[in-house]
Amino acid sequence: MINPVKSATEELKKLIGAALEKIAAESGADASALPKFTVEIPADKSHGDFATNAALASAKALRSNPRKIAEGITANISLEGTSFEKVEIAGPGFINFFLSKSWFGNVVTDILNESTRYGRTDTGAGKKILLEFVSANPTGPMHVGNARGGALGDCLASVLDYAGYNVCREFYINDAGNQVNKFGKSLDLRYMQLNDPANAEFVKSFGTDTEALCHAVYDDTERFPMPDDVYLGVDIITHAKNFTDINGDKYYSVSEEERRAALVDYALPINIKNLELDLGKYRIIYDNWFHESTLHNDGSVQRIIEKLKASGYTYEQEGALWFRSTELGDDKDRVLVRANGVPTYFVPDIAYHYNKLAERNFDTAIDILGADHHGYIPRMKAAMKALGVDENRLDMVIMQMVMLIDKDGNPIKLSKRSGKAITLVTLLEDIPIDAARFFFNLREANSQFEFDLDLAIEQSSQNPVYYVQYAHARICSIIRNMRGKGIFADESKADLTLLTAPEEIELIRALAVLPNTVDMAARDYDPSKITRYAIDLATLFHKFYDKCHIMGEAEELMQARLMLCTAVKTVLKNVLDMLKVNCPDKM
RNA sequence: GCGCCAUUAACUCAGCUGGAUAGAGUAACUGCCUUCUAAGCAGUAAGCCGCUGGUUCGAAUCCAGCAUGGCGCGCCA
Repeated sequence: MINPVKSATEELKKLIGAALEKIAAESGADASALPKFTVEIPADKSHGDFATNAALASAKALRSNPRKIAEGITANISLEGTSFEKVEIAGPGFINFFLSKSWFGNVVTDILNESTRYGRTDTGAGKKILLEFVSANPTGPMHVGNARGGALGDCLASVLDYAGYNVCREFYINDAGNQVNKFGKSLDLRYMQLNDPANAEFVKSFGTDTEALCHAVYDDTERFPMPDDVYLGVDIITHAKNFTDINGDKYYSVSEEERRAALVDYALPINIKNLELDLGKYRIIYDNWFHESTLHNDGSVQRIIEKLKASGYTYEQEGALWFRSTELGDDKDRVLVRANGVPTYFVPDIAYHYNKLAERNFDTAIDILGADHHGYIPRMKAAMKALGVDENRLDMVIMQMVMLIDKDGNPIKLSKRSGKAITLVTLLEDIPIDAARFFFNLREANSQFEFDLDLAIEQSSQNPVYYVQYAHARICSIIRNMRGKGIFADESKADLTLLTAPEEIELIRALAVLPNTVDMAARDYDPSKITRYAIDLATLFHKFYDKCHIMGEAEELMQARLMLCTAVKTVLKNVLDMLKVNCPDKM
């Protein structure tokens, strides 16, 4: 794995560390008492390619002033044979290092050699991560929040993969419990309405136009009243109608229990299939779809209750079984089994996480959660602790809500009752997939963002994603034009030391930083660092393009710039691949 | 009331986990297409980094308190 910045940083740390030890020894100070120092890339380019605060940080331990220490350090460092060609002391005692020309040239050749592998690191060391995201309820269509969660989760999985982790993308299907009961009840009510003899004429008047009928039923709350505790969406009516088309009214007179079961057995698999299809259109392919029902069927839920009881962290009160989570860092105790004997949702969830970490042995499990579920973190960690699983192996990424606003800045209500809820599907009909995936990863998960839906649709052509794609298309165009004139890449004729224009140096620096950026994005579970990297790189390329010509330059320079362009093209491609965003050759 | 998260340019956001003169993109204004894609580039203007203290060589960054906003605090999921 090639990481030019990391190699240079480590090289520098060794040089500085050795010099410091020498100074400490000479002055009789204790070398082990020296504090840690940092090596970083300064914001201001005039401060060199790398800077260290070693002299400032060690001032106390060495009982000397920083500038003097800095002089000592530089006097004890020989740059010969290193990646650096110049060192200087600046400000209160910073030491600035300047990379040699050959280092920049090597970055370009390294990238061309590494090709599609460039950007990958081995930081994760193959550790197994289970990343669960979206996990929308299969009782209805996905909404805008799922669009963000999907883009975030899928790109995070890619980032972790690039950082050397072994990632499994998983969708947890809540196909059991109260949600499903409510789903059955909703379907049942609609089925009964549609098959009520009193409504026969009305239903018949729509003929085969199911969609019109469903909307008419939806709007006619007088004729088709619905209680509060059921799903009201049109999709429920559509299921009931389609079920009726297949089975007629033969379930009209059977027991409610039998009818509900039949309706759920019919509609739930369809919904699950649709989730898979819709997410697939969004370029999200899961490695595994985990059914909650399996945890009930194979006894896991019951076993978890026994395990928790055995842990000693449970007690009974008012007929219910409680989890003493307060003692494990939660702010209150939680009910595990209700007085009526039915476990709360919490128990299968514990069983699920236990399954991930203790039974399937993932090193780490990551959940992407909506901010409204943040209170769930301490209780799940508490449960893992009680079960003897290291709670640090469970990580939660909190994703703030997406607030849709209209042109006037008024929030668009996502009420299901209004029937105007914006689904993931309709959103993706309006916004190109590339733009949506990129857009939703422009900001950190934990920043809530409002977005103007009208603007997102209207301005899709000025979305940053096009800016990045344009850079790639431009490079492809250059290469095409050169080929058209019979000019081909020939590395043996290139002289990379000619790449000295500020635009070229900046561009190479940005190329070099990709593996570090991947590591940081993985460390912070933050794919937005990658989208911003892509934008930064595109910016630097556009600047380079404006300033530096390729065709028409002397052979050695032309070939060197062509290599640089190819390296940029490679990196843009790798980065957009990571985000699963298209990378067009022409725009 | 308690907890979590936020607060940086007119707007949307970065700021590499404590470093040097706080940065981008939008929007506004001004330039640049007879040579590789103007979906581009260059420039101008715009800041009490929410407020007040503390920690130290050094704070947008760490700590405490306060203010404002969002979200949670069910034998719902």
